[in-house]
Amino acid sequence: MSQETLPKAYEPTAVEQRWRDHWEQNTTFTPEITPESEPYSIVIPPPNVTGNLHMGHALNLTVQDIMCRHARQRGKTVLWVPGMDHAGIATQNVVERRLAQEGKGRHDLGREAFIEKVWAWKEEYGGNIRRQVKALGCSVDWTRERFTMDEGLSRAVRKVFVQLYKEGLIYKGDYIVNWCTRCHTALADDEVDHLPNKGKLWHVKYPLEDGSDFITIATVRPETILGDSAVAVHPEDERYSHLIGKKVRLPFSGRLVPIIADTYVDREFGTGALKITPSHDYNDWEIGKKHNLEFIQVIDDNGIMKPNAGVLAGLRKEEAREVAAKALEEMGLLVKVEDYENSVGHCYRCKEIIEPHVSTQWFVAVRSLADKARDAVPGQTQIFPDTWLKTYYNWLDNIRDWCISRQIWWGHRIPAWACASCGHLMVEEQAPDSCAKCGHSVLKQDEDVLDTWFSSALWPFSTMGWPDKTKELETFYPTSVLVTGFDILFFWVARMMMLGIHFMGEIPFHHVYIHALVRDADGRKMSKSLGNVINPLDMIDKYGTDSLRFTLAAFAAMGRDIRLSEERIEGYRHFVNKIWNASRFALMNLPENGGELKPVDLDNIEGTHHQWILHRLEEMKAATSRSILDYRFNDAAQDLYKFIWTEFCDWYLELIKPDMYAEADDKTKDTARYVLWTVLRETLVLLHPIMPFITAEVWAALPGNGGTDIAEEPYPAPRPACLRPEAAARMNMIQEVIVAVRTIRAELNIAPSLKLKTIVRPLDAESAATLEAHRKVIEVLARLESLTLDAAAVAPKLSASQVACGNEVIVPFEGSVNLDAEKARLDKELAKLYKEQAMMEGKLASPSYVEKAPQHLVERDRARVEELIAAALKLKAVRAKFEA
RNA sequence: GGGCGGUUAGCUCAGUUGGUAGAGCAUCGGCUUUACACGCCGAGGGUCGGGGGUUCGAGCCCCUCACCGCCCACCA
Repeated sequence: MSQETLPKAYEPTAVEQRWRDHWEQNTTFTPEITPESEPYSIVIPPPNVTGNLHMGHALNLTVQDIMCRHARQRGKTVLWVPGMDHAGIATQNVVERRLAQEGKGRHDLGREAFIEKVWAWKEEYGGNIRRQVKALGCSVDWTRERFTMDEGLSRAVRKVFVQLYKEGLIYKGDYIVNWCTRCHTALADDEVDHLPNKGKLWHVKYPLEDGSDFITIATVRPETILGDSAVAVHPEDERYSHLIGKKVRLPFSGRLVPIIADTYVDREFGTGALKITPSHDYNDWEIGKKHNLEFIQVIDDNGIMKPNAGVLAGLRKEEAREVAAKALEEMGLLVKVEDYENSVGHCYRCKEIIEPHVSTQWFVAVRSLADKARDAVPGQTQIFPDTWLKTYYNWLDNIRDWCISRQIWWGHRIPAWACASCGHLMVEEQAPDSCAKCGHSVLKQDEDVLDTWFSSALWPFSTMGWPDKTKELETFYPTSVLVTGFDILFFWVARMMMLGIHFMGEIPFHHVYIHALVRDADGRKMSKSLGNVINPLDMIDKYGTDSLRFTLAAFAAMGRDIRLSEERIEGYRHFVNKIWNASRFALMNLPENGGELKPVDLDNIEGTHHQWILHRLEEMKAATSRSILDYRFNDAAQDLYKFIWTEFCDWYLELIKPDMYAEADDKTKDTARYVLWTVLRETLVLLHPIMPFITAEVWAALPGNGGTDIAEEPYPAPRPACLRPEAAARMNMIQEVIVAVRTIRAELNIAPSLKLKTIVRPLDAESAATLEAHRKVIEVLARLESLTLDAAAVAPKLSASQVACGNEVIVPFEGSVNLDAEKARLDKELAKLYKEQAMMEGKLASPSYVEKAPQHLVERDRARVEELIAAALKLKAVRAKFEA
């Protein structure tokens, strides 16, 4: 490719698509496992088949891709497993909603037909997610794509279930669970969102059995009165102590229930008397168990009052509440009503209010698993940033048994069969032919399916072929790092730890990197209802994938949320374009197809500008890799930005332009070309993990790369001899001299087109030599007509001055320059010097500082004061001439 | 109630073992300097939320207060 074919502005769309196709067709990211392989592996947090990728995914995937691409550069054999999650309730809801539009429900279809519908839906929309992962440029191994419901993973799920059951770690039991009356299923504690709710607190009189008195309870749920089994008071509450043991008559039914004492009751709250409804409240359930109370359900699994609810029977629970309240008022039992705000659980999927509901469910006894998952951190698994450690511990310490059964259809069906004849329960990986106890052949499989997170918990090893002993497992388990947002630390990470340790005998990942949440520009969570969602695909269309990825990397500071706005992404598109144009410049100056590029000895190169940029390149090589390995993506991105734009483009490319002039000799040209080629080439490799596309495109266009793919290029080896801080110091001096002239020009309003005659009085012989050696470059970049280097040169009376690293830069005036402007400029400059000098001297005047501070710092400060004094003297001399 | 994070230039944010503050964007001034106006050159702008402490020295460490945000638990 030659420069003619590189357009002036970078156009990402076509370029990116070419590389996506290239990498996929060449299976570039399918690892080759050899005995020498040093493995690096990541399993993708599987996106839900229901969704579209949002910015959180884009960040998550970008981070993983940076890690994987960099690991390949370091010579690792990298496996990044892609895949998707069947997302039980979420997916079922989506499909049900679609059916509802046709006026049908899932029961109209029946279980099998419904599941077929869901599979069809998955085929249609799973492809959508896959396209988006591809759009982001993720270097996953598509030949190993997995789905939580595919055959292999389902086998792993059954095996795990059966083994845990046989170990006594899975059991079936009655429990009060979070019930969604809309989704018709139990939910785990962490699938419930607690949201503030404005309700009322009703104070209701319960008459004593003998009618002699009342006890007044406070409740937010009068509709459950018919399910009450007791009234509880605090044992030390003297207001009620005389009533303990007596019975009260419930409103509506007149049923008698006892007044019991329990320290759970808060004397300060309400009336200090609490009605106990064991079947419809989590705490009441505990109290009911403890006191052996009656368990009476008055609300069914649809949220409708049951026939035993008397006058309320058949009403929805919300209606029943109003009706009950009104009836109580009419009966004269209502003492008062207060407005009251509490928090109420909502289904995390459908937002319906959760109803505490007693039912038979399957549970995992997690205590022993949780302890091991706790102990493995941070010894075997490290969490980054470690601020999440406490949260992780806290959750595991307070964990309750995990309810894993869900009363839906889409998911892994529980591998348990009951004998139709004797009721014997069999938990097996495959359906048994007959009852193991009575031999009867009619068996009925449990209707429930497993919590989605059950299969997700196996993901790190199930995706690698477990329970078979595969070479993937042998090579790539444990995985290197898990990259995720903190929102699923518990749902997912902790459970992978528990089951990974239990079944593999080893932690599932060495590192957990928890990245930020992506928010909108105002710090709000992105959500459809707020309408503030920035769609990654839209951004990719408008600004290119590299811009988006670089933006996410640049803002991915550890432990902090990202406030994303479109302007940022647009801003970094400028950077992509800058790289593009710098590359165009390079290609214009490099030979077309490699043949004529003459290697030079970089370790012994001449020319401060070359030495300097090679020195900086060495520093960047060390820093970039370090930053990526430490999950400091913002540092990596920002260092590269500054290096490429400010140092490479603004300075180095300008510095070598004179070397490329027609009149320059061949050696000068060859040297500049070779260094230019080297720096650009290696910088592209450093940048590649963050910006895979443009780096691949430019790499392919550069001479000498002979059809290689940058995605397979190793990280550039260090060149220790090129680390030359003294060259960097010399370069800094040259830059300061150039900037001094530019500043004088700008502040005195001298036209850029006017070439200046400039005198520099060098600080010493060494400085003089350095400046002399780079005379040409100074003349070009400072736009000079002539440069006089002479310590003894006499400054014309009318001239502007600036001190640059001790060198006095003198620009003689033309008549038109405003004297006052230069006086003001000098005064400003002097003030700056005096201020710093005063500060330094103050510091040095303190005996304790001179005694206690490290010597090198004291020396440095003393030297600095000398410099400041010398510089101020020079400027003062110039200033004095204006007054004469 | 328990825990965590934040408060630094107009805005959004960096600041890696304590050495006297940086970037991008925005602002102002200048520029057809043959890679790039998605550009170049230059400039202005901060008592690092308040108070106290440790230290020769604090944006950074300790205490405290204020405000903002998040997580967990509870909520009759």
